[in-house]
Amino acid sequence: MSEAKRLGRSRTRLLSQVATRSDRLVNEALAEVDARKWHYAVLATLEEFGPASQAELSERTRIYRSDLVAVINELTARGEVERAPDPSDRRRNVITLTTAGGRRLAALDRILADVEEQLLAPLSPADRDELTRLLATLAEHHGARW
Amino acid sequence: MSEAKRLGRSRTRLLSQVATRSDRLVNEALAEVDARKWHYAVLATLEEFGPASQAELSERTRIYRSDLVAVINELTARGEVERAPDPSDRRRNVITLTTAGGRRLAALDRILADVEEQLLAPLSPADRDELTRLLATLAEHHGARW
DNA sequence: CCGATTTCAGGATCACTGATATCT
DNA sequence: CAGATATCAGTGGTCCTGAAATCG
Repeated sequence: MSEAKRLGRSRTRLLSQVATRSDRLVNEALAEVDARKWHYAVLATLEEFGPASQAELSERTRIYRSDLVAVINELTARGEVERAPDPSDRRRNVITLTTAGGRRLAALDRILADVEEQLLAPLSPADRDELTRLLATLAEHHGARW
Repeated sequence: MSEAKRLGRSRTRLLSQVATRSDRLVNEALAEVDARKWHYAVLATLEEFGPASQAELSERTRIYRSDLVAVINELTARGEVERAPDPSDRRRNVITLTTAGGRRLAALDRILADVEEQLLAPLSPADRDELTRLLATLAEHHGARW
């Protein structure tokens, strides 16, 4: 036995430990190519749902509207997305994925696949599926109703 | 379907979402009684392993040595732990759980049990065991070797 | 002199709040 | 006017680094 009886059995603590480790792996891997996980979240969401306002992006990525501003700034500076005023509602900006952004997304996808492999290394394929299912259940349950 | 194909299947992302939700529940519940999760970690570790130096506590709780100072300050101010110089090695402080600290720990234990119940609400008992096993496997694998 | 321990100062990222200006 | 949107400023917790002071 290598863990405490109280703390070692706390699911909230296990969750936080594993998530911290996971975040660290993700951040380090992305930092090597000068990216952050929020960049990935925005690029992936744009590819899946198409151009969107910042409010929509904030809801889909769960990045706070206030933090999203800086992320979009960084991505536009790299030419990976474009920010243009929406002609039909001039309060909105429309954020669009560029072709460079699409290429970037593909590169980040490969990096993150490697990270997941590292993270899940001790688990069998069946265990990985099981973990995904359990986490998805929890995310769904808590994500819908706040 | 309520989640994205890419982001919705990323285990690192699911993990981070669920952990964020879990941390939020923990922090809110503890804030109601004016506590923080680090308070709990220190109190529980002291009860399990007995009096310890700050370096030992830092390793056991995974709270950084620099952050631990403030946590011990807060706990001593409440009378839940005592900090005294170690007579056998005067570089060290010996941190000891007080009886008030023991009572406090019991109260926090009940609160955290409620939080875990909320967090794991959508899972069957078998699923909860399975989740605990998978997370413990990952924590063990990544915790041992850094 | 080297190493361990505690402490302080600070950085980076993240989750979150509040306020403001602009537009519908 | 109410409500939505984008932006900016700032808080607090967490994870982490570096350095100083003290002691073995």
